[in-house]
Amino acid sequence: MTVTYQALADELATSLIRQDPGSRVVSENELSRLHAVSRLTARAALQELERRHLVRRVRGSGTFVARRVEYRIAADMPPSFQATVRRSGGMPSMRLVDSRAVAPPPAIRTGLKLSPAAKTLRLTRLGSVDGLLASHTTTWLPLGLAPTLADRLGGAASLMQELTDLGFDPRRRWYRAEMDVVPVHIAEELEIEGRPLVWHTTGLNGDGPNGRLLEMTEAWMRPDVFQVRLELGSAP
Amino acid sequence: MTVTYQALADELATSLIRQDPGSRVVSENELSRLHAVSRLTARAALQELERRHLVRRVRGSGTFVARRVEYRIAADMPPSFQATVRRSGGMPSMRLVDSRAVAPPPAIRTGLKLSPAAKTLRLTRLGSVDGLLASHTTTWLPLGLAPTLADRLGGAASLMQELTDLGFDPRRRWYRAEMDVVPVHIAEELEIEGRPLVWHTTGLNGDGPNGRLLEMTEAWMRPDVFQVRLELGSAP
DNA sequence: GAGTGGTCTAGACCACTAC
DNA sequence: TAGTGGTCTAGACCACTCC
Repeated sequence: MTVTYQALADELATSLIRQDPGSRVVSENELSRLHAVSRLTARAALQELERRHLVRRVRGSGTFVARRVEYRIAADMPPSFQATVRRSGGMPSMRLVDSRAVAPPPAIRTGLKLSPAAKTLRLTRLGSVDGLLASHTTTWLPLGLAPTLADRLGGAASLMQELTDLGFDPRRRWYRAEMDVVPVHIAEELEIEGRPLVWHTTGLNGDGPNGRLLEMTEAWMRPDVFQVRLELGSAP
Repeated sequence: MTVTYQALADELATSLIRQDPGSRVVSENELSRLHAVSRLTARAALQELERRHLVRRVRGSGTFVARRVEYRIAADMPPSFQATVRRSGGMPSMRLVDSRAVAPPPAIRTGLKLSPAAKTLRLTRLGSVDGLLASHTTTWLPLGLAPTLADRLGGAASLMQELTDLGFDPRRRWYRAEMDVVPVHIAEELEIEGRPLVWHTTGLNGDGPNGRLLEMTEAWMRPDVFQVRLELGSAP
């Protein structure tokens, strides 16, 4: 039987499940030597594993077992990134990249039901899971909703936690998830090469089930980190 | 400036949007001649477009502009494949591949709340959009629920339409969507090469909001056909 | 400096499709 | 039979990371 790159990939895939997330995977050169195939064939096998989101490849560094976290989105789940990741056994962290008052894009203005002249506080944050870059989120909040919020988020604090501490009760009003080609500037910040498909979500949260609208968030999430699972209705 | 395969792909991508779905795209050989690059580089560009689901490649035949259909899944949408596709401007069709009485797998038995000894009618169907293979669905119904159903579905009839004609009012109770590596036997039936990620959905439908459970369906959907968009809550 | 993954070349054979 | 995409080889240079 001929050893194709698919067979190589399947063989590696079964051995990977016994390795710890983040641990090193055999390199292209090693693999080509071990199985007496060309480097391109060995490379094709590792790329196949990357397409299945089983490994993460870093130029100049190596190939590593992917750390995957189930990101379950359902009506009964809290609208918090950190809580959702922690529930799946991952260690989340957030870094505030930018914070400024801006005129919101039309879709955001409509979603938050703001007047045409209203401005918003826009927060840009990068999320990590177990120290690995994982998500890029942009949040718009009505300006004046929480003047002290930007200061409070300087550390690694959770936006949902801060809103709760301020006396709000954030709840999901609307949520959408799809897979889209990642925009160039997002790809750079998430250290993604090329233009692959990435999870793209948009959410609107309000104060309690019927109170005022609190914030709207757009997120791009690396699919080699998040196994997104969206559920409607109640589990059987 | 060096012409990389990414630049080639971007250039092709912008010209593709002016072409009709299903129309032929430049071949690997033509592309390599036109831009004076090796065939492997031209090939990499076309593979990049395939990863973005902009084209569909068929061995021995050629590369074609993908026919993409938005498949919106939301609480207010009817649980019907054909209705959902038609709403997005696609022409759906269904072919019954297999129909038989079987003991259901545990997850299905639990979902439909059946007794351990209960049997089900299992329908396997292949769905197409504009004549192109698009989905593989397996449906389990309590045996005896609708004795004439299998006969009625011999043609291209809609399961939801038939259930409605039989006096039922099918409604979504629960629905889950995620992306998974396609199993080998599904890949063969959907004419998918390799083991890429494919939409994987499971749904449970009942008679009206509170009536008896009607059916449970597992589906695998080609992502180069369906732009799946999942929504929770009501649109802003 | 050694090793890594990313890109590219110029060939080759294959299975398959369409005519 | 000609053309297509799928696989594979044996090289090469590059940018990058790690030590």
